[in-house]
Amino acid sequence: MSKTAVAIKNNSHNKVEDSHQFHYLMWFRRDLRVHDNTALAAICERANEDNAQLSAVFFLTPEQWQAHDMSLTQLDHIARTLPILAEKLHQLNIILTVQVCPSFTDCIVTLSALCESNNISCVMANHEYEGNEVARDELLTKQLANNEIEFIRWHDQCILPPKSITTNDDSMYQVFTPFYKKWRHTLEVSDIQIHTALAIIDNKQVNLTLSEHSANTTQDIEALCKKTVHDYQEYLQTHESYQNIDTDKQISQARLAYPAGEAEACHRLEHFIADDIDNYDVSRDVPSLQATSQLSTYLTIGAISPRLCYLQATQALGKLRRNDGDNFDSGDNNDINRWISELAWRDFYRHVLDYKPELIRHQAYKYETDKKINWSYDEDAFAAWREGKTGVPLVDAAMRCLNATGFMHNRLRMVTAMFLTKDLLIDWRWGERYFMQQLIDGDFASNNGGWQWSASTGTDSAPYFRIMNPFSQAKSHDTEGIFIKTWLPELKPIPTSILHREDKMRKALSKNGTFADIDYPVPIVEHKLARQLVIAEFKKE
DNA sequence: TGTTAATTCGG
DNA sequence: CGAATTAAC
Repeated sequence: MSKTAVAIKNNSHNKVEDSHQFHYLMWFRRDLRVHDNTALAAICERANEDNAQLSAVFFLTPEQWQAHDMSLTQLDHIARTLPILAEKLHQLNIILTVQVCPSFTDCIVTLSALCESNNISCVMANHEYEGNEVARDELLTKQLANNEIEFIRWHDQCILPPKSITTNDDSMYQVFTPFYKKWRHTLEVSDIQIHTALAIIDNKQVNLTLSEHSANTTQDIEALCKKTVHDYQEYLQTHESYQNIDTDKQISQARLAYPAGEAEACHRLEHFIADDIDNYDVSRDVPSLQATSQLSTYLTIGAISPRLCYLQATQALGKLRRNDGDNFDSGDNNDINRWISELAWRDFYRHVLDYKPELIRHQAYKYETDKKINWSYDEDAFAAWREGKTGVPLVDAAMRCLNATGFMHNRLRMVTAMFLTKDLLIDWRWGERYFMQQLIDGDFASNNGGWQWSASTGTDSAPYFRIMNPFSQAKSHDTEGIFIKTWLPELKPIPTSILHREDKMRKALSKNGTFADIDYPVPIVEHKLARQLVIAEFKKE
């Protein structure tokens, strides 16, 4: 392999006396798994070929998390995953070192120092596509190259990497549907492989030089992670966005709902495809059914491979086709295809981010909307939305669910986002930020894409006049009011014939109304009027 | 992966 | 008052 040749050359340049034993480093970031981890499989293969040692490292970066509004539930999920990853790597004879490096600058310094003191000649990692991450990796590439250390990155986060799906004139698709067609076609004619990491045969398991803020046994990693989560929780409790949140409860809910580890994630995937995907096309829109795969939590931190998701889905599709003989129609299973298209949305928004890095600097994709739209910055209205006190049952139930559990159903993300941006006319960036602060599956590309879709400022976003009415959304997707009444038990006495009607709710909750005794606010905006205002705002000039 | 307004019909 | 239909935002 040509890369090996480079390593030998580089290394012999450095220290001839050590050249009999190379030392390589796998740097884990948002890819906390062993199975089908592109960079890990590659570096294991090369380490075995070169008879090299292989170490692994992960950095805990609290300052970076603060800057990126990482949620407590997601950090806790990462913290629960790391000891499991360490165990998995141990089975491959690889030691994982977890080290605190508050900022990305610290990561660069520490990684360079680690390479130097451990005589590491090659570092591998999987690509990250967000601005700061890209900048960090580019700086590091230069710095390591100065010391003749290789830094090789692999595309791993997407099923098909950014820039690989383009229009005929080689540009990025602006609309999802044609992107999706090309994406499906490309996948059908290409051979997607799962990368298996092989154990390092002759690894001496030399420990990396440790600082006092690092750990490399499962027990020590667990303790370090626990302390890090605790410190982050302390920091967040001083934060305005968390004033209304019981963080202890949120964490324990998230732990119950999302046990950590790649085995758990793979088990969920298999179970979902085998038993739960039937009727997905319809039931995925009903929040009370929990009919979605909920794999986003694992995909975001890389506890499961998106390619594995795609392959298992297409295998199920293939089985259906075979069992069905010559009936072509039912081979086109709507449920499985719909779920695959959700995987494609995930790729799409990552490709969009790679194409427009300015998104990371809070710019609207359609930047004319930044000039034109007079977004509101009404703190009180925003607080009502955040805390689930808008008087709009579906919106409030969804927000209280998010605050309590760190998760919100996808349709409800659209409903609450539309309500914030179209009914309250509040800047979508406020909502985007709050979602990142609370969601266990918070992910910059998907979250930004979703918010700009709702705000009608993004690629292929909802047209400005397509505005959801949260009462009719409740009627069609929470017909019996089950979800609403789960999170707003005070509304249990109200029949759905009133619950799903704004005018009737206003009347029933007002002074002399039928349900005047219920402690629940009257809607803070009148949807019909708000709709007219926001349409006028988009139409102006 | 939308909703409203205008209109008509029926209870 | 609600259901059904359809153009327009």
